[in-house]
Amino acid sequence: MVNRLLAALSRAERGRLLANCDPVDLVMGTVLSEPGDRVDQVYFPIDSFVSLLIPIDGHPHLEVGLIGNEGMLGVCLAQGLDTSPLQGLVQGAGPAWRMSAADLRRELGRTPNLTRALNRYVFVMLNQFAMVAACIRFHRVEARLARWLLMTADRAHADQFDITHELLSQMLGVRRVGVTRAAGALRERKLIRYYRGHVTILQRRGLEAASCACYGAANRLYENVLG
Amino acid sequence: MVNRLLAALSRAERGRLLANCDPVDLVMGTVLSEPGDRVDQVYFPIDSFVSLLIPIDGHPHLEVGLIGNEGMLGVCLAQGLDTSPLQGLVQGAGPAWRMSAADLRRELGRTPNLTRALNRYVFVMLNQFAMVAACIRFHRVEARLARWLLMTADRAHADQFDITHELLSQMLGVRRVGVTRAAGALRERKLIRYYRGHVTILQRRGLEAASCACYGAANRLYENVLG
DNA sequence: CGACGTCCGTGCGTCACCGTACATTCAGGG
DNA sequence: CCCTGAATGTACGGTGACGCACGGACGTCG
Repeated sequence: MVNRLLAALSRAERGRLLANCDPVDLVMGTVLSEPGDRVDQVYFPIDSFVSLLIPIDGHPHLEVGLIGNEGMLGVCLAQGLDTSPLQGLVQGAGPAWRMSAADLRRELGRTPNLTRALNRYVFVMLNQFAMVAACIRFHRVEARLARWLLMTADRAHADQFDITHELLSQMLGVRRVGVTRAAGALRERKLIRYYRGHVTILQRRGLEAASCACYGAANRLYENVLG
Repeated sequence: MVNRLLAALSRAERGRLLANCDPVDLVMGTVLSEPGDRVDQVYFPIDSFVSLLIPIDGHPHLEVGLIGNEGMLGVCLAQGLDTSPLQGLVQGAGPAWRMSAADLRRELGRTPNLTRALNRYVFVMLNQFAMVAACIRFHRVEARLARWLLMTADRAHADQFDITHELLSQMLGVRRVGVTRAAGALRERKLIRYYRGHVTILQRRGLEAASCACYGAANRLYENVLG
């Protein structure tokens, strides 16, 4: 499995880009970009994934996006900006390609297909963000939790992964206790299992039914625009 | 006052673009783009402004963005897509420039500065959306209402404009009664006045104090990136 | 001038989630 | 083997917003 943004390029283009990339292993919990800091590196996740968090008042950060092998961390560079108000936090450990900001800028100049792919990806993020806003507003914690677990499993390419209630509560913008309640309800229904920071999805279908329509909507958006 | 995206271009570039534009008067309540429909026209508001709404379940649409003379409706075209899942609704009547999708695509090809400006504008929207998500989640109705009134007044270039509680409730994603309560509180404090669909801002400073920090944050973002 | 529709105000019971506090269970290290 | 800290579970009062219903004020139009 490779990064799908890169996979969309021609063999020659991809080769040239990868020649400028370093293979890195992202470590869970690492902060790859801090709000307001210069973006010096971009990352193309392969089997890893990264949360986009927005700081808000005193609250721990709220997740507004998730970047897996369908995307890239650092799109602001493609838009001509070298800082972003969002934080990039490694949620799933694993391999990724890393490229310097300078290299990316140079390659953007001579690889129209890369620009095109990133533009389409930004479109997806834009609409994803809008959807997340509505989802956060109208959907119950349990449904949002189910969606988060599904989207994360998709990006981890596995039906189990590491995440604590505490971290989940920050992602979803609710209390830790709220996550415990919701997760307990999903476990009661035999949809998931978890134990001390490790979650396993038992019934994908059931979990999809328990999640809000945003999960399907997001997937359709990805397929239509990037597929 | 002219559209600021166009104002950022050189005189020659702007002239060429405007030659392809029609001056139109946007009428309050008009739906300029429906989710999923082809985007045939883009709009550069001058004294008008347009709400970006996202449909969500059965609920009336929720506002995720506001486009005034600092932006353009139809950015998806600049990203290579010809449809968008968002609805564009005229919130403030007034003049705007209209351009056909085909013309825009052609001009994008030969006006790098336009592409640059739109890319930066998309960056602003992206972060605006993220902020809105957090704002909707964490801030009280009264503060969000104050922010909405301020941002709208800015885009209307006036301290009064037409809006009913009913419409506001849809923008903010709350009950009509919730708006009545919040607006009543602001009126009690002599910050605003309203009567049958017409709102007047009495004390700008006080309203800013009553609004959430998102108002200031949004303005700073605009200034830093587009200013 | 009467009828109707729009717009705004109020009241009431309900509910999801909040803030806080405390208990329990388990893993790993000294 | 105990101690500590992380992870999870439970309890309780508080609250902001919800859904619904109703009432009143005002403008418009026949």
